[in-house]
Amino acid sequence: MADVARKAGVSLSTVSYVLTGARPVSAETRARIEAAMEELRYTPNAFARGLRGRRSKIIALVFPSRGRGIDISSLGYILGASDHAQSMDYHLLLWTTETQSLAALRALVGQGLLDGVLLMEVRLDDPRISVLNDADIPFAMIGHPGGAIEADWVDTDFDDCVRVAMEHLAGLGHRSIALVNQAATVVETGLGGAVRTREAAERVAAELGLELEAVACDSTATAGSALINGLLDANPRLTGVLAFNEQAAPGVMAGALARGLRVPDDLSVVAIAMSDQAALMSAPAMTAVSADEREMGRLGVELLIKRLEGEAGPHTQKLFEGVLKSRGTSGPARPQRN
Amino acid sequence: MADVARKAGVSLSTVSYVLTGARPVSAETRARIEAAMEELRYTPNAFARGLRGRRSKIIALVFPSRGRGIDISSLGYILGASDHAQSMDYHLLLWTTETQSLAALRALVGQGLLDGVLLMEVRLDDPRISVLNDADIPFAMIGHPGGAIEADWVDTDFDDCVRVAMEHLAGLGHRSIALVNQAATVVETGLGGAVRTREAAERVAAELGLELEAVACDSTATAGSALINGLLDANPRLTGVLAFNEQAAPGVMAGALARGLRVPDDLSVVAIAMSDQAALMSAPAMTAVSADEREMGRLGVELLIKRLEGEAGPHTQKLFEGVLKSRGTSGPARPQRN
DNA sequence: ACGTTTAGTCGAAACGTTTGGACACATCGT
DNA sequence: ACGATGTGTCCAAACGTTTCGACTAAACGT
Repeated sequence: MADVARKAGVSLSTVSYVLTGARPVSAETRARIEAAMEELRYTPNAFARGLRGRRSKIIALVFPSRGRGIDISSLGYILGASDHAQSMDYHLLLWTTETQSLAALRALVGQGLLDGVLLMEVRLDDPRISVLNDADIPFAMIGHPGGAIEADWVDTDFDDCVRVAMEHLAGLGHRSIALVNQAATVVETGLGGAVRTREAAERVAAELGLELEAVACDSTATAGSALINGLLDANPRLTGVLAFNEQAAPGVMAGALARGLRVPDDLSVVAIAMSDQAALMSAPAMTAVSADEREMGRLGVELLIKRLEGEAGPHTQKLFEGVLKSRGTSGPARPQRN
Repeated sequence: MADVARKAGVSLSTVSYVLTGARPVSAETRARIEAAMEELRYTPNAFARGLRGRRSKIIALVFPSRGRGIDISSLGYILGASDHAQSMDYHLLLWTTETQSLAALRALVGQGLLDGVLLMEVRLDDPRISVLNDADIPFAMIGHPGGAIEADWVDTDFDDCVRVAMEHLAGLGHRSIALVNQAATVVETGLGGAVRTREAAERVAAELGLELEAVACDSTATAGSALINGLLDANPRLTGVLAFNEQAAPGVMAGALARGLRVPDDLSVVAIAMSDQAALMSAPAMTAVSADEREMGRLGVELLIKRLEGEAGPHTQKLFEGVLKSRGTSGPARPQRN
């Protein structure tokens, strides 16, 4: 920067002012400075900037997935968030340590590296929230905790998704349905989506007069396959599956197939919150009701950045409704033999 | 830090020395300082550190996917890289702008924010390499350019994958095979894997005396479906498909199904470099030959960090061989009617 | 007993920006 | 013609670390 100033024949501060726009600079001077920057290929040093300016233009995407992996559906959030951060000239740090390692999170935000944090995989009672509050760092969430909270968030409207999916199945004549939820450990730790899906399913099933069995299932195809076998053995009336488990759902289909059943003629499968990319990978393609993950990710960082740049206002909390894409895995219920 | 020093009754430098270990500190003093840090919940400021110390402990994962999305297989690299970076106490910045926006890349590295860069989606003639060389910033690659190069990289051994896959098909009696490659634009821009796969397929087909048709295909299920229809119309002898296109492969299967063909009885499909997670999502699960993406991502950052920390040595360049997982989409070739 | 090394500590100078206070000069309303 | 206001610029003080040189006291080799 000193070189630039010298070359343009101005002081350091003037160069800084054209960079930040904090004070007016005459058009002529500005041009000279910009030329000098161009010529010297000058790029401002991010650390000096962050140190003095108290703004880093870095946000962290906190996405606990260490070891475990990531659903393609969650990938949509990440991509939406990343793209938008990039277009807003922010850097996106990917932070994958587990929800329970609060000390690590505290250390991360304590470094002062981050302007803000975007939280994913939010639990109903999520301890990270108070860590962030204590650290006094702005944050937004994709997902939301139980109870009211003063914070920005976006989330899938699981109630809506479940309702749409179950009405779809009920409309096709299905009377007995299974909910294949996330893994038991996930449900037990109170992951928002998993808990809300279960509750909504029970509620809607009661309303619609459907028989419902809600079960957790590990996120593997073999678990899904084993599960559907057990379910069908125990309840021959079962004709519909509601799946909130991207990796188990194909297993459910495979398990049915292996039993000699056809999808959707003998068993219908409808997925919840499964991205198109994932739904299109099975054959036949999966009927699914989902929100636009990419847009949710985008809006998540938009809200966060708005907050960072001081356009305060009240907190935004937005539920995205589910839209049904009827593909090849749902059809009229097989008539009961009775 | 000043507070810590005051509380422990030492100077700033001494505190710094316990932090960095650059000079010895007596056990007693160290204990006092550490207690003070603990009590004050002190975390060193990342910017000041980066500014003075010339080490940021931040690396960028450059993964051009803006808008386009990410294959699940590529996700494996990212996760592997992220996990390992985290465990080595590095931060991982996700950078998704396109390969051709060199100015953006130059600006990114010019900021001095990064200790190093991990490059993905490497092209045979990749312009980013010289940008990084010019900027004199350490980097490693997942994938590798054509020709010899002084750099660390890991890559899938596409030659090996193709050979294993084609020998598998040939062994099952298939004589006429189609290669469903990545999208035409991707192949044309010279993405390493796509080009090497095509070349290897041609070479191995010749060796094995197989008939081969190599075609590009957009990364969507519908494109795959349309493609296989055209292919089968043009060549009724076709019984095997080699797919290097995660999203089109299920479309190929769906297209065959819609034509009344069965998989694998009438058409076998073998995927190249498709992650297990993706392969297990189709029904039946896809036969695939792939390398361990997660391990590749891990090794990528390991090599980079080694370089950063000055354990120089010669450059490491490692090809990961393909391992065949025979699942439900490959079987004996249907006998030709002639 | 006397230089020489070693361990342990301190003071102060960087690192490359942003920004508050000052100042010079031009413009304006009256 | 005069203070008030606004524009464009500069100087210097931060920001929170790391690290170099210097110093003291103890331990060491001869």
